[in-house]
Amino acid sequence: MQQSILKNMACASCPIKHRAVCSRCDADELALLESIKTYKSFSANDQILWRGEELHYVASVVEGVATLGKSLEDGRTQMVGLLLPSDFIGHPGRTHIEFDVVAASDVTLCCFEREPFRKLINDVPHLAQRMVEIALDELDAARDWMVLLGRKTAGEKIATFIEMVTRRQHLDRADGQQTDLVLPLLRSEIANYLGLTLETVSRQLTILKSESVLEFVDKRHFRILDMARLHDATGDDADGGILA
Amino acid sequence: MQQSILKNMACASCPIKHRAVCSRCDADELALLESIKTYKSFSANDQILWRGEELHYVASVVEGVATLGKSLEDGRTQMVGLLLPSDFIGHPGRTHIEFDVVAASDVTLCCFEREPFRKLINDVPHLAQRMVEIALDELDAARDWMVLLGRKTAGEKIATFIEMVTRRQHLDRADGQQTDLVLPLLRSEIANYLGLTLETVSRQLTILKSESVLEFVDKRHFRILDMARLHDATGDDADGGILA
DNA sequence: CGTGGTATTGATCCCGATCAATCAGGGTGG
DNA sequence: CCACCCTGATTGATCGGGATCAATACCACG
Repeated sequence: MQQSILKNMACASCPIKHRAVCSRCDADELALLESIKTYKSFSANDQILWRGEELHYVASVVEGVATLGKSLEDGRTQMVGLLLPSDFIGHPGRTHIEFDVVAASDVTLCCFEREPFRKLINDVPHLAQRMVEIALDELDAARDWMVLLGRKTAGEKIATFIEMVTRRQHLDRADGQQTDLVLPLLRSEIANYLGLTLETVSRQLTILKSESVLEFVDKRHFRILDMARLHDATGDDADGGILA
Repeated sequence: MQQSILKNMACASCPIKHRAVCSRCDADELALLESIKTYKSFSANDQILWRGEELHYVASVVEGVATLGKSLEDGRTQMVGLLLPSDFIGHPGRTHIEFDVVAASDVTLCCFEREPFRKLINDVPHLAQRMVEIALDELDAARDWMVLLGRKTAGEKIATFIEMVTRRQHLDRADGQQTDLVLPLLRSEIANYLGLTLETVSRQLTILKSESVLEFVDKRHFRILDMARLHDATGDDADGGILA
């Protein structure tokens, strides 16, 4: 794991301060958090945490994309979460991590020592409140993904994934400007996320291209040509995704 | 929905007081909770909440089994949670529920008015702490289930389900006494939980019987004959389930 | 150029879905 | 008591979507 520790950035200039676990905290509370925080950065494909490893830190993703996965005895793997900026990693009350965490791109984390962080949750209501929200939001997202994994066809899975990527990238840029969208994952990683094989992912993307729902400028960059037909292909009902 | 409101039971004699959302609260804090709590009971097959419905209450399951599910436009459904005594229902910060909640047996809920409960989370650290734990535990469980839905074979899914039912029923009886175990769900509901059809569930159970891994005394009651072979059939590695 | 990692496309296979028939148990009413 | 039906479970026959195995294309490196 090639990990480097950065000089601490001030919370005031943090790019995720509005959505991260600390977003409700006032200046005094932030000061408490700053005393137990460290930035760590990882290169693409670094393993950030191994399943079963002792957990000294919990963290927020500041920049980059990481994946949360689990594997069966014989090597089959399933991704169970895609960690984007402001997402939270770890379980303050657990001494060991249950999942593998891997950097899908270069990643910067804001890490808090686990044990002091656990105590802060008890003492700082603003932290506990936000933590509850984050955990419950993640839980709803995980449950939506269970519907996808258990019941959707390959075509619906891909359409749902593309729609999700599109939505999250639109949220990020406040100006709503239309630029090319980027797939944050390789075909094999998308397959892993969707419970498919990479061949099936490739075939389904080809179908969406041939139906002029989207087009690729290269392997990783694409544009949506027909948002309505994309949504129809997800299998969700009209307002299902928007409420989520 | 045939729902009846019971006279309030005292928290002191509550069967789930050690694991429910209130388990960390002291007497004063319980008094606050009691002022916003009501018991409601439902008969088997009652719909407790409809997806999209306005959410006036959050609740703990006191007795019985409920299911949490979601369905796609064309009627396919996927169960995304099995709610057993002490499990929590609802999202204090959301005005609407995302899922269908159905009573799988006769069910008693301990309901808290949502808005006052949300405020209590901010004021009562013991409540927020426990809420964080419950949400994160549920999240881990949901992620384990994603592995099952995405990657396990039908045989592994059934074995995992049986193992889970067995474990949870052993936890309940502290004496560890060996009596017949009971399937909390119909074949069709098991199928819905596992992302299978009821025919496949039936066939896989027949296989486990023919291999003398378990035996049925009637359609709902069974005994494990070979716990080790059952676990081997789950596809999990040796200690995966025990840590969880 | 060649080489290694990634993606596409093709051919075939198999697990689980689907369609369908039968069975088992348990009320209910004659 | 039996005939009837109703719901849930089992078992059988067939089908098809996606996995698997395999070949080829692409492209950024040296």
